[in-house]
Amino acid sequence: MALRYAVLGLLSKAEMSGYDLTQRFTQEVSHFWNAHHTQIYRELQKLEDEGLLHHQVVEQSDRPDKKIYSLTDAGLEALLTWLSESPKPPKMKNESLLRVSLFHLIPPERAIAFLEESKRAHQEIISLMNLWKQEHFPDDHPVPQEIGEYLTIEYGTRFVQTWIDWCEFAIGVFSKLR
Amino acid sequence: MALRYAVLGLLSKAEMSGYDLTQRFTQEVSHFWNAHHTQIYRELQKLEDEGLLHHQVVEQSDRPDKKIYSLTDAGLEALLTWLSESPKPPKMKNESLLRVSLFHLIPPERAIAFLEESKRAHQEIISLMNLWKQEHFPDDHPVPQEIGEYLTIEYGTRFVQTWIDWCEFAIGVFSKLR
DNA sequence: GAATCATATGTGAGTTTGCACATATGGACG
DNA sequence: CGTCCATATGTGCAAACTCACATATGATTC
Repeated sequence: MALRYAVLGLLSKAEMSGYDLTQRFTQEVSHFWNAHHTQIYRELQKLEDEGLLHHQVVEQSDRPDKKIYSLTDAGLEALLTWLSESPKPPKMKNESLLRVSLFHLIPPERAIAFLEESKRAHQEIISLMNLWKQEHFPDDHPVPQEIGEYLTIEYGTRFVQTWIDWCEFAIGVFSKLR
Repeated sequence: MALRYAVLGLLSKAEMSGYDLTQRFTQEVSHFWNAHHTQIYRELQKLEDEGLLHHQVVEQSDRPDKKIYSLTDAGLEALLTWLSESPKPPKMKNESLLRVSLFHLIPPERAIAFLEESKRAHQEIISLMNLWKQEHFPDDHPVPQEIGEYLTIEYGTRFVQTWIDWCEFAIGVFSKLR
């Protein structure tokens, strides 16, 4: 039920195509939401059927034509209504932690290797996030219209850094066991 | 596809009923996985059909009878195989951050109220987690068999604390705007 | 000239998940 | 005696999601 509001939310900032939305979901927005492109196209169809969106076809010469979607008044209203509701408690699904919870089943060396690899991967992610931050907020100071992006990317980096720090902690715990 | 391994994982530590599993999912395991009880009962059925589990009915006089599930050899093998595979990158779904990304649409007072409430709720959660920690690891030192639980609860508290700290940061940003 | 890539939009089929509802036992509480 | 609570296990249906596959355009690359 929340994907629709992620879509409406992105479209409230700028009208765009399903392809553009897919890019956003795999890039800027990926640290708090994700969706497969097939799901996005179906959701756009549904939202248009409900009158929350409409689209216009843009013909392109060098690329395939595209459909640019934008919010209707009803769409903006639905988004604002949802924003005023209280959020449900989040439902965690962390496959890495699920594996960690079973680390008593494998030798410490394997556990350490897993953690080292995870740490390395997240260090790469945080580098990319920091680059994005510097590009978009070079003065570390958002304009009011971009405050949401500023705060969510800030949370994103803190979240990843917490994981990296915890990996080091966990590696330390296993190292003492060996 | 990962719920099955969460179930097999819990059963690898101790045999138990679907009801017991449901309790675990809403308590100890809730900081990294969740599942509705209807989903658990269906998964148990499926895993048994595949020969990864079997059960025995335990008759009780003061309560309804129950089915105690335990791993078969094939079940343990499947779990170990999965543990040796590399994890897929996590797919984030954070409804609170989705709302935050749209905070330019609401007045700063409402944004601050949202963040204050979220912070308060997470402070309650972290209190409960710390109590649990003190009960299970009073010396802050796990036995090898419990290292997974020790590390995951440690991550859980760090994760929640990161959210609380970020809430304070975000409240500060909005306060300057007002 | 062929193969590949980025752009662009989808369908069909299956799996996973969530929600409402159903059923049953025995203890506790008023 | 009735109601509620914790225990215990499910079904039916709908929504959300994933994966494989399908199609088309024009630019780039070999």
